[in-house]
Amino acid sequence: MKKGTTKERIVEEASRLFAKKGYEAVNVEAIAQAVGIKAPSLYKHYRNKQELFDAVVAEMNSRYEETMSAFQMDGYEGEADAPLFAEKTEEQLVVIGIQFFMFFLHDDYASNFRKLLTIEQFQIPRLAALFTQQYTDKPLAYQEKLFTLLIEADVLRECDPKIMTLHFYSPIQLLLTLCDRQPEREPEALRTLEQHIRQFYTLYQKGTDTHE
Amino acid sequence: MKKGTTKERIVEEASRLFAKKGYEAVNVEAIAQAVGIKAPSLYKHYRNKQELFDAVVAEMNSRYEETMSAFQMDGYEGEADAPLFAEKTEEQLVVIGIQFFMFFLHDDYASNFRKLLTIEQFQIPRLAALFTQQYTDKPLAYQEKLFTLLIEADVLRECDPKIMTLHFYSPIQLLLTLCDRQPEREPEALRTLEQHIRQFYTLYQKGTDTHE
DNA sequence: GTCTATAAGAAGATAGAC
DNA sequence: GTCTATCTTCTTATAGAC
Repeated sequence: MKKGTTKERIVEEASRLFAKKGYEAVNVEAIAQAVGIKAPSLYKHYRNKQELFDAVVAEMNSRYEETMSAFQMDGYEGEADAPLFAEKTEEQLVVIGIQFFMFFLHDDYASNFRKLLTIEQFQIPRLAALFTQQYTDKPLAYQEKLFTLLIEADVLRECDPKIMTLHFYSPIQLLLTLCDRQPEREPEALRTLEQHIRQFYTLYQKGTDTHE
Repeated sequence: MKKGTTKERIVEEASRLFAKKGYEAVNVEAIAQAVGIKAPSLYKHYRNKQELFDAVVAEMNSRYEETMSAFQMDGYEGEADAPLFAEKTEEQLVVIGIQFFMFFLHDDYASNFRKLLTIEQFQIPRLAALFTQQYTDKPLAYQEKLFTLLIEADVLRECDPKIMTLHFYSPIQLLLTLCDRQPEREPEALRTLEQHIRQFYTLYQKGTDTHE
């Protein structure tokens, strides 16, 4: 017996399996076996496979939101951090970018949630919306606030902060999904990530400006 | 009866279904029904479901490569186009970016191939590698050649062309996958796409340069 | 709450007539 | 090459003992 109640362990193992193989390819017996019980016992905790799947999505989303809160990426206003960035902005961006990248790549729940949404996004419209919200809209909204502050603080050049944010975030997302697919390319992705952030900063830093 | 041999029609309908629902969720009867035959008849054309799936992937990849050839994005060297870009580079980039985007978003085979690889990438290592090759490595390699020429032609600033290419391409990929998930956001994505390319050009254009 | 036994149905695949 | 009939296996889910 491992830690947690059986019901918790079921969600945990189901999360791993659904994220790896998708809803259809996972059978209830495999989940039960991973937990160490027989399939019929599982029906004492969840009425059916679909309800278990819904519980998995709810649990993953809940954990993901907690994580985002820890990263201050949910409703974060960001005013407090701006002064920190006035100096050494480039190094700060590199550190933040790599930390963000490494955490989301290697955290089990974040990784499984991302894979599950990737696999099932075209099946269930609700998951498509959830995917966009959690992996596009929210991160972009958070970063945009930060960059807007850095523009106001004259650290970054004046331009559309929404696009600036897209330029910062989308390469990170591309590299993250690359590593999800092919973990063996992580070292290369990390090097590219750092180069990306440094070149991003060079392009967007204030002072050595263009007009336009 | 629609056009094409039965065998061709089977791959065609199977492509649509596999791309929409994934391998496991599609049953052979559904494919047969879409073609207008009974399931057992299908086994006269393909030995089993897996062989049909392999044929679908092969066919999609083949068509995709033809498409890329048409876009001169496979082994394209690009020397011929560089002069065109010396003038009106920004507008050219916008037109090319939007054309590329619209084609790959709406072309049935390109769209289905992308969705299929997205759904099945974690199941079959070969598909993961194929996904990266077709939707990351190849487009980046193609664009990098073009941008390298534009740097040499003093149209774009001197910097790492690999990262410059990543900055151009990754927002396009993000917006493309966004529209795959939520087609209703296409108008917004198109506006963002154009803004992205214009801001990309502003950042990278030569002349109004920084030192670094 | 867990088990064994089992129902009920779905899905892949084959046999053989036409 | 397409059909109907059928086989076999897998899978979800339930019944009921412990």
